[in-house]
Amino acid sequence: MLAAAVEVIGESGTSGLSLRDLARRAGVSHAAPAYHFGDKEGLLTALASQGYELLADALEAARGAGGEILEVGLAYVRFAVDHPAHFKVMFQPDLYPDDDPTLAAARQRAAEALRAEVTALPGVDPQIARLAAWSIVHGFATLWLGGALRQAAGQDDATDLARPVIRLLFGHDSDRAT
Amino acid sequence: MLAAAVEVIGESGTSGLSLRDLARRAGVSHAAPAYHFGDKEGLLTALASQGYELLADALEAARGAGGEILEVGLAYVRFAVDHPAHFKVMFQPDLYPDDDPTLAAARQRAAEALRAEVTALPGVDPQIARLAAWSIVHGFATLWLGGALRQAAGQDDATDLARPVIRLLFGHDSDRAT
DNA sequence: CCTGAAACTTGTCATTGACAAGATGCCAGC
DNA sequence: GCTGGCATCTTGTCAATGACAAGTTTCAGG
Repeated sequence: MLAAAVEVIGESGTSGLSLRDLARRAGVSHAAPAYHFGDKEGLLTALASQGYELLADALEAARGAGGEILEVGLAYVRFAVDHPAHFKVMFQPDLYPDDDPTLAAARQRAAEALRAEVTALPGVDPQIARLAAWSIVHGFATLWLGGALRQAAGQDDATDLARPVIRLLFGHDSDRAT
Repeated sequence: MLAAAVEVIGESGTSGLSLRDLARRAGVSHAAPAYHFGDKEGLLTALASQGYELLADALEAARGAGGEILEVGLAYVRFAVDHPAHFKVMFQPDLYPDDDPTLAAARQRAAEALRAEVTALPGVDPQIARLAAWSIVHGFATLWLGGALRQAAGQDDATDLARPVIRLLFGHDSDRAT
C-alpha cells in the first residue's frame, strides 16, 4: 500500500493523493487504508518514516564504502532522485505531525549519518560546515526534483551534475579546475 | 484574496488551502474565487507568479545596493523567510501547470537576477558556480522553512546563520575563520 | 466449539472543487 | 433616458473525498 502511495505521488504529486484511489488500486474497499494508517496524516507519517530509514541506509552505505564526504553528498542526491515521492513528503512538514516517535527516531538516525561524515575544514566551525554541506546537497536535490535544473543544464544525470557542485564547496583546490 | 491565501497557507500549509475557506474569509460566496482564478490551479499559479516577481524585486534590490554575491544570497534566504507561503508554492511545481506565460516570464526575470550576480571564481565553470550558489541558498531556505534547522542551531534569525554558510562557499579565505 | 482479535466491508456525513445558470451593478453609446 | 454588454458576484447542484461508526469475515489459540 505504501508502494501504491509512492506510485500515485510520483504521478500526481502529494496533493493528488487520495486514500480512496489507493484503495481502488489495491483492490480493497475505500475504508481499508484508514484502518491501517488511521488517517491520511498517518499514511504520510509512515511514508516519511520509511523515507528517513531509506535515506539513513543510503548514507550509511556510502559512508561504509570508504566514501569521503563527496560520496555521501552524492548518495543524498541519488536518494532524492531515486525516491522522489518519499523525499517530497519528508520535507513537507505540514503534511504530517512532527511528534510521531517512529518518525523522530528515523529522522534522528538519518541526521546522525549525515552529521558524522562532515569532517571540518581547518579554521571552520564544524556546525557551519555541516549546515553548508546539508544545504547544498538538499538544495540541489530539491531544485532537480522541481525541474528547475533540467533546462538550465544539458545534463540528464543528476549525480554527474552534482559532483562538481559539491566539489566546489568541499573539494581540494586541485579538483576545482575539472 | 491572494493575501488571504497567503495567510491560510501560512497557517495550514498548501494542502489545507480551500477555495471555500478563502471565500468565507473574504466574506463572499463560495464560487467567487473560482470566477477570478478559474480554478484552484489558477489561484496557485497567480500566487507563484507573484512570488517570482517579489523574489526578482528582492534580488535586484540587493544587487543594486552595491551588494556582492553574499548579499544576493542573503536576500534569497530573507525572501523565503519573509514570504514562506509564496516560496512553498513556487517550488512545488505539481501544484500548478508550468506552461503559464505570466508565470514563465516572472520566473525568467528572477532567474536572470540570480544568474547575473554570480561572478565566476578563477578556474571554475561559471555554470557550476551558479548552480552551487543557487543550491546552497535554496537548500538553506528550504531546510529552515521546514523547521529542520531551528533545533540544530541555537540561532533564531535565519540570515545570521546563513551568512557564514554562504561565506564558506564564496567567501574569501580570510573570512572563513569568523 | 468458543473467543477474541485482525483485517477488512458497508453505510453515512460534512466538506470540497467544479460547473451551470442566473442576479446585480455599472458604464458607453445612442 | 434607454439599452446592451460586461464584470462581478450568488445560488444551486454534482461527484469525489476524508472521516467515522457499525457490522462482517477469517482465523489462531485454548
